Amino acid sequence: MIGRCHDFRFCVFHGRHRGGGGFDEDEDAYLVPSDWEDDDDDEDWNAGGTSGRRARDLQKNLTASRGAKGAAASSSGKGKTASKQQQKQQQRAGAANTDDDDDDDEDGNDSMLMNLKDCRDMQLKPQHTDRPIWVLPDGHIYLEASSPYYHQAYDFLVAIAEPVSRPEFVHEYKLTPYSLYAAVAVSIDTDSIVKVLNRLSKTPVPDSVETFIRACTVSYGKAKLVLKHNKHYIESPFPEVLRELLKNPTVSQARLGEEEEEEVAPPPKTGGTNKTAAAGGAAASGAGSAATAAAAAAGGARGGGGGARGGAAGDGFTLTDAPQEMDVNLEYKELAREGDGDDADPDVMMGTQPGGALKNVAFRVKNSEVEHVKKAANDMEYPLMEEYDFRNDTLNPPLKIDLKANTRIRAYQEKSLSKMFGNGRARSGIIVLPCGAGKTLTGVTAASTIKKSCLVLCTSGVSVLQWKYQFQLWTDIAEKDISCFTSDIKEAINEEAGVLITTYSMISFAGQRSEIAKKIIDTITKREWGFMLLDEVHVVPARMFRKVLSVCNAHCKLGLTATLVREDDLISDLNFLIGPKLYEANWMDLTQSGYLANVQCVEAWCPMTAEFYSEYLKPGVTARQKQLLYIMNPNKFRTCEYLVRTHMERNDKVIIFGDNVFSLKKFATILQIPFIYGATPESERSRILGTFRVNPLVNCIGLSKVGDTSIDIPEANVIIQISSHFGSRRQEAQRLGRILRPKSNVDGGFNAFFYTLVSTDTSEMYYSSKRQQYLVDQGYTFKVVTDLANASDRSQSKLPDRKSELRVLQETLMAKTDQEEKDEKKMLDRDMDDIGEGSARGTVMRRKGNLGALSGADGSRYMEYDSRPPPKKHPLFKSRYVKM
DNA sequence: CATTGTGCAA
DNA sequence: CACCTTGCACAATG
Repeated sequence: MIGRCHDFRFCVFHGRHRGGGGFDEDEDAYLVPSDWEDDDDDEDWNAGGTSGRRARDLQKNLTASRGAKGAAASSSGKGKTASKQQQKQQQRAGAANTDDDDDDDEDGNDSMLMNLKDCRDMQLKPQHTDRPIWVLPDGHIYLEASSPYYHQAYDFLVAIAEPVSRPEFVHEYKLTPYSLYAAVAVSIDTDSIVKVLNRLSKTPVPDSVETFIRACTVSYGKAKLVLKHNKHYIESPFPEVLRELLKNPTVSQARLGEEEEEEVAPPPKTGGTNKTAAAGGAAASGAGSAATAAAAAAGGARGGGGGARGGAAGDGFTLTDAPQEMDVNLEYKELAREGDGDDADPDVMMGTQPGGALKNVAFRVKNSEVEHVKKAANDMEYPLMEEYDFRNDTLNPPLKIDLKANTRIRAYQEKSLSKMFGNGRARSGIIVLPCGAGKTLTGVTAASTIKKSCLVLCTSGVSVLQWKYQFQLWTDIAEKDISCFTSDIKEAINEEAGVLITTYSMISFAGQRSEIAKKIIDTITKREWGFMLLDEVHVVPARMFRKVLSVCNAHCKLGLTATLVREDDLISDLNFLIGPKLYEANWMDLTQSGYLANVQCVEAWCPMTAEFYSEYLKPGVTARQKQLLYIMNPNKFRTCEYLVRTHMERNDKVIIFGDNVFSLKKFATILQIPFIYGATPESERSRILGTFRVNPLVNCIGLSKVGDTSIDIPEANVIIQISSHFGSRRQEAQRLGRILRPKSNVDGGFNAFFYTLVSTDTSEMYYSSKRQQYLVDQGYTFKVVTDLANASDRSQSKLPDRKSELRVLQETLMAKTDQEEKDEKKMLDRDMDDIGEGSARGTVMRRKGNLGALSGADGSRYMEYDSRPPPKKHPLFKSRYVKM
C-alpha cells in the first residue's frame, strides 16, 4: 500500500478503482444548491446531422458576432447590471494608464465591452444572484469572484475554458475548441459540461454556446495516437474515423506500411542496441514479429490498391487492422470498454459497429510526420488522444523510483497532477505554475508515478544540474539510474531504464557532434521513452527546439512553464505538439495562500529631460539611439537612485534589471553597485551573488537578462526595471518571478516590490503596457506614480545638475554596440597588418586609431571599409553598414 | 583548459 | 507596428 503521505497517488489508485472516471472531475464535484432549478431541458441533440467540422464554422460565427469595436464600446456605457459596470471598471483599472486614453484597451481586453451589447435581452434566471457566472453568446464566460460558489465554479471553468483575464473581482474565461478538448480529455462528458454550465449561469446558456460545445466535443477521443515498438499508429475503434482522417493529404502521405523503413533511416547499427528485451522481452518480440507479419500482408494489399482487410474497412480504403497480437495490451480493452459504456452517445461513427465487440483498427504513420499529422487531425477536429497506460505497459522496463517518505506535495500540485492522471493513465499536456510554485517537484512526482524511462529537457546546463539535484532530493532514485547529458557532462545512460536530463539544444543541435555525443544521441533516439518532461515548455515551438519531439519518442509528454506566452503566434502549436493545457494555477490564489510573496507592482513615470527629449525627437535618430536615450534619461536614473536609497533604509534586497548592457553598466557604475551580465565569468558571478546573499552591506545588484533565467536569488524582494526587451510579457513575468519566493515577514501587506521605470512620451510607454498584460491577466494591478524623480533630493544624487546630465548624454550618444566595437578592433588589426611589421602593433598606433574611431567619424570609417572585401557577413552588421 | 566561432532564441 | 541586441549552448582551436 502507499504511504499515507502520498495523497496524490492515493487518489490516482482510487481514481482507477472507480472505473476510470476522473476522480474529481465528475459532475458531482461542482456541487451547487439542489434547490436551484435545472432549467436545461436536455433537448436531444442530433449527432447524426452535425459532424465535428461544424465547430470551426461555429467558432467563426461566434467571433463574428462580436461585431464592430468602436460602436459597441461606446454604446455599452450604460450596461444594465451593476456587476457589469464593475467588470468594466475592473478591466479598466487593469490597464495602467486609463485616464487620458480610452483607446488603449486593446486586443482581448475590449471583448467585455462589446459583449455588453450582446446580452441586453438575456433573461435572468431565478436565484440569479447566487449563480456565479455569465455565459455570453460568443463563448466568453464571466465569473464573479465574490460569489459564495466561486470555488466550485472556478474549478469547473478552468477545466472547460481558457482563462483570459483574472483580475480581482470578475474573471473572464473563453470557450475554445482546445479548452473543450482538454475538458473531455479530463473525463468531463459533453452533457455534464452543458448541464453544469447552465446550473451555474445567471442566464440560460445561449444556444450558440451549447451547439459549439457539442460540436467541439463530439469527435474528441475517437482516435488515438499510440507508440508501439517505437512506431507510431493512429488507432480507433471506429474505422470511419480513420477513413475520415485519411482523406487529409497530410495524414495519408504520412502513412507507412508496417515493415517500411522511414527514409530518414538511422545508420545501420542494429546490433542489439534495442534493450527492450527485459522480463517481458520474449513475449514482446513474439508479438512484434507476429504483428509485422500481419501488417506486411496488409501493406501488400495496400500496395495493390485492392482488398480491404477486415469487414469494417471497406469503401475503397484499405485499413491496416491492428493485429490481434497488439491487442493483448489492456489499454485496448479499456478503450473498447469505454466505447461500449458510452451510453449517452449513440455515435454516428459507430453505426456499423457491432455494439459489444469493438475492435481497434490502426494504421502506422511516419515518426517524422507525427507532428504534422497531429496538426492536421487537430485542424480536422479529430484531435488525437495521447494517453499512456503505464501501469499495463509490460514492454518497457520499469524504473525504480519512489518519492521519499518525507516528500510532501502541495494541494495545487496534486490538483494539477490529478488532471494528468485522472483516469489512471498518463495523458500528455501542459501544466502552468508560477515561478517558485514548485514546478520541478510536480514533474518529479509525475516521473515517479509513471516509473518508466524518463527524458527531461531543459533550456540550460545549470537547470540540468538543478533537475538532477531535485530528483535526488525528492526521490530515492539510484545514482546509476539518473544521468545528465550536456556539452560538458556526458554520463552513461542506464541500459535498462533511467532518467536522462539534457538540454533542448543538445538534442536539436544540427552541427557536427563529438563521437561520444553521437553515441548518446543514438541511444536516446532508439529508446522508447515512457515519459518526456519538457521544462520551460514555452520555448518548444521554436523552429529548432520542436525537433526534439520528432527525434525522441515518448508515450507521454508533460510540459511545464510559468509563462505560457510568446510574442509570436506559435504558442498554440503546443496544443498539437504536446497536448492541451491541463492546469493553470491562479497566481492570486497562491499569493493568498502564502505560497507566493505579495507583490506591489509600480510603474514609475519619469519625464524626459529637455536635452534628452530633443535628441530623442531629432530626425534620423536610429531606433537603438532612441532606446538608449529613454533608458538613460536622467530622471529615470534619479528615480532609480531614490528607490534604491529608500529600500536600503528598509533593509530590502534590491535587484536592478537592465536588458540593455550599456545602460546597466552605467547605472551600476554610477550607483557603485556590482552587476552581472553575459560576459561576467562564472567565478565572478558566484562571488557577487554570494556577497549579495549573505553580506548585509551589499543589498543591491544589477542584472542583465542573464537574471531573467537561470539565476536564483531567493533573498531578493525588490526589483527595479530600468530597461526591458520591448513588449516581452514573458520577460516581465519572469522577472517578477524572481521575487515571488514567499517572504518571512508575512503580515498581510506587501512584502515585495516590483518597479518599472518608464520614460514618459516615448515608445517605452507603449511597450510597458504590452509587457504588463500577462501579469494583469493574472490579477496583478500596476500602480502608477509620477513624482518620484522630484521626490528625490537632488543634492544627494550622483547626477545632481545639468552639467552631469549633459555628460551622460554625451556618453549615451557615443555608445557603441558590441558589434561595432568588435568591428573597430578588427579594422584596427587590419590596419596594423597593412602597415606591416608586427612590432608596430605598439600602443601608439593602436591608441591613435581608437581615439579617431571614438571621435565619431563613423561615416568615413565605414566608407573606407567598403572599398575592401567585407571581412565577415554578419547580417546585422551588413544592414547597419548599408544604412550608413 | 581557456578562448573562439557559429547558430539559435527571444 | 516593428523593434535587433544579448545570452547561451555547443564544438573546435591553440
